[in-house]
Amino acid sequence: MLFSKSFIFTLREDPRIAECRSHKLLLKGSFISMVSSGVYSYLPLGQRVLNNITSIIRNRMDSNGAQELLMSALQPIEMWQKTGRDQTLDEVMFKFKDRKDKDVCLAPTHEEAITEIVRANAGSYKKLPWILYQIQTKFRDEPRPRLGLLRSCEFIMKDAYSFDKDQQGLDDNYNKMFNCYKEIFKDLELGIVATEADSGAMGGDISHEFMVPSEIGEDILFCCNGCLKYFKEKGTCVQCNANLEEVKMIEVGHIFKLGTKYSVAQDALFLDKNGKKNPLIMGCYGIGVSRILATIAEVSSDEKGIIWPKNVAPFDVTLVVLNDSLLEAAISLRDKLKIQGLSVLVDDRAVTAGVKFKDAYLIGNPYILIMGKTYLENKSVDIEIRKNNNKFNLTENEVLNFFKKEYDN
RNA sequence: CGGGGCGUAGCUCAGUUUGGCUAGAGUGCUGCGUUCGGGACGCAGAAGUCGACAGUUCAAAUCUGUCCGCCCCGACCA
Repeated sequence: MLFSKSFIFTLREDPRIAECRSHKLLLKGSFISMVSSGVYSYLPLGQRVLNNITSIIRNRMDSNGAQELLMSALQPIEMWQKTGRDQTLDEVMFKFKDRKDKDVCLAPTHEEAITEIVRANAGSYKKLPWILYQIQTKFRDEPRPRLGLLRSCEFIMKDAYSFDKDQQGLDDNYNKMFNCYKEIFKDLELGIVATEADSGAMGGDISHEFMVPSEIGEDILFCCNGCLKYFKEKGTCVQCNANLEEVKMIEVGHIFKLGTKYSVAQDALFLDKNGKKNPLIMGCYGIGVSRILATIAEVSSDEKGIIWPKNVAPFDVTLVVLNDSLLEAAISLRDKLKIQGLSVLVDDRAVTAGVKFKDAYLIGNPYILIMGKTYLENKSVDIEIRKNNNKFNLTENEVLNFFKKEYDN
């Protein structure tokens, strides 16, 4: 991608409407644009990051045997009456009437919808278990949307739902998803804390939350000064008796053992070995995809801009071209990197060097290559690593070898 | 929904207290020229429903009222 032709419009100053770091940086770097409070569009840079996040999630979910589907956002309210959640979730639902005067809503979550689908297709225990998942937009009429993408009215979520014939099956799937989440957050390079949590309006007995420590988090955990374990309640550490310190956390994932709440309410039954009807035993497993985008920008950034992890960055490399006569050489290097599977943003704009460096830091691709003086002198390229500011001077071949090693696995 | 703050050019803001020339600056954008390894400079140019509506006045960005929108704190948060 040539920067001069791209739909990237960075701002020089912090947008006034943004208070927290992620919101500021995402707007400033033109990753997102605001439509209204709690509603955002994703611009090309933001969409590239989202695509990377969702592909990490897809890979891990698929390799754990989950099957992706897509459900409707528009739903008849009757679907919600069976479980009574038309009442309990009334305040956050966007509800309206269609032209036939029928009550409908924009789905704030999809347990009812998935249960309806499975009800219509469940038959024999022989096909079980299933883990079905969706990556799509959900709608909640938040009383106070805030912090940009961290609490918005329209947001992207990955939700998975497991269906089992017995408790043992649920326990196995729950553990499988728990481990799957650890893999996902490792791929995303997000340091997470997993804790047992309340199930809230979801129902069911056991649940775990996946949280990222951050000053702007809306949840609170207590961290032990001694063994660094996290606890839900304040008390002295049961492990080492040391003091606990309050830490704010951003919730990025939540998994639940739902049991039969939905399957009983909606008649989602299967036939067991003896030909007897039983309610399916369910679990559900959510990850806030757009919230993760913001969380990474929040916790992996500095005064200069965002520092995207390798797997998530909009491009692998920003190639800063500091002399018009080098554009051809830059394109040729870009093509060689492309063959190695790397994506490159070539900054070919007719602006001064300082502007290009500032934007490279702001946009936050993990590697910055600089072609200028040294290339004219001896065909060497400077490379700067965004996350630790390390700088080297390399020949073109060394650059290619460097990236071969960096992206080996 | 309670408390606080804000709304003037794409973006960041001045001007509002004390009403008064054709509504300003910086930045961004367009053109020309000089610069060219860390947000350079000169000249020329385009860009505004001063959030909206109503009122007071000879005169309103400025005063009054109502409404709308945005941000923060609280309540709420699968």
